[in-house]
Amino acid sequence: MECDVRCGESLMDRERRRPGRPTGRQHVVDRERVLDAAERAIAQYGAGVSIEAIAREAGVTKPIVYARVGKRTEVSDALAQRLADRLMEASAAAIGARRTGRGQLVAMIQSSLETLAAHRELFLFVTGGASEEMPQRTLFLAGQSAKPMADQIAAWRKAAGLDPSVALAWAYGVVGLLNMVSLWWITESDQPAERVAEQLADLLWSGLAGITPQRSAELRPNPQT
Amino acid sequence: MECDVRCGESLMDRERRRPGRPTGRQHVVDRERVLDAAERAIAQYGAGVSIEAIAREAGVTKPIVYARVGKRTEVSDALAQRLADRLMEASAAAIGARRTGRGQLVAMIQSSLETLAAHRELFLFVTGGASEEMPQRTLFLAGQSAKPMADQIAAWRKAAGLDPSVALAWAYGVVGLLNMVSLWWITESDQPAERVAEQLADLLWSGLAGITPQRSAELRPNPQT
DNA sequence: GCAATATCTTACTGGCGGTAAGTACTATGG
DNA sequence: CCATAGTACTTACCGCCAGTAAGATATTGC
Repeated sequence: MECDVRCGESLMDRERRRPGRPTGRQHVVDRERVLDAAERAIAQYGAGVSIEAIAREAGVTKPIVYARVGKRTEVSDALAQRLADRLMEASAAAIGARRTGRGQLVAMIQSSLETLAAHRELFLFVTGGASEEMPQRTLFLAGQSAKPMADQIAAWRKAAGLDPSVALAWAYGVVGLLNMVSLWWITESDQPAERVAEQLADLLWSGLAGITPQRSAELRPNPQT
Repeated sequence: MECDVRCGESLMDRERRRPGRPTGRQHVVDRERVLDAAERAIAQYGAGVSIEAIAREAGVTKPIVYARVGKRTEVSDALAQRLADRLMEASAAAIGARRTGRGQLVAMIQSSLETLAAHRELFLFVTGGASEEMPQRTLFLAGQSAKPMADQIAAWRKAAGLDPSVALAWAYGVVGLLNMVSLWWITESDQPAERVAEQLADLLWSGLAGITPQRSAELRPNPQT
């Protein structure tokens, strides 16, 4: 039958297609596999990938992508979730042994930079998505990282006897700062991540007032790109 | 002649169309008018406006938009330039009399928030633009504000006897922070701009270390949105 | 074996960005 | 005064892609 041929083509060789009345079985290509494929396709073709390319990469056709995940923005949201998780995970691991607040901050920033650089196109796909509903989407995405961070900040502030109501604004601010600096660093800076992380930590930890000793001064100054 | 009718339709009533060999005259609808129309169309239809809608608003047809300004990204860039100018202007005006560094910072932040809120959809159009080449575009746009700011920061730091090489990273960070917080504030916060500006100034001026007296503590704490 | 049902694909629609070719009009040269 | 050259603008089109509807195919229950 010709299906043998077509199945081989479209589903690659990962276990013959299994249509027909279900026995409670999972889909041949489930949501996670589609998202995996989406990541690969994005890495390969850039942030402007077509849905069809994603489907091809998954070894299925477009409607399957819509059935498993949804429209483009929903693909983007799902991948944003993955990316946020990876950022959290990487940060947690990097912070690890660090003791001082500032040391933790540097570790967090540096791991964020490196994680985003490692998933450059994914980062661009997720942040550069689609028009029109961008406000909701960007905020939702940023909130993914910002809300946990706000809790953390509020806790610290409370423990220090300071007003915790600044937490949310600060958290969104830090997320935005990291976003933009990551974009800049990935695209046109060639300084090592550690150095940029130190610089940002100077800003975030000690502030613009700049009355505290500058740790970045310990590093050899470099011309900017 | 039927042209009388068509001219009236397409060019509205702003001075009959003037085709034919030019006598050095300007275009009937010049670049600035197209950009004005683009702003109006964006304000009306949101960040997802079609080029055709912009053309209609200008009283011309699509190719004219392409002839005067260029493709969608170029429209976006031109409007970004306008917005950046307005931000600068508003900041300069707001800073005005302020004396202290921190006071200037608060004024700058607050005026940015208010300016962006006043041009909400334009802000979203400019930042939410198009896919694929987003990196270059976002950075170009951010750089518009970040580079002058970097010069300022470098000057301040040098004057204070501190390492100025942090300037670029800091500037992009501050721009990103303002971007994100503006988006958040415009979309889902109902706190007054002044309060948010104070909070951010706390972060940027004194840093996360939080060992300096907190001015925001002087304001009555509110539940976050 | 036959019907019911889940699964995947082919094939299509609508809309938009961008462009090429055509039309209407004015000034200048003979 | 007429033809020609040259410009301003429009109509009409192409290609592309997101999203969907209808059709084909295989598997299970009875």
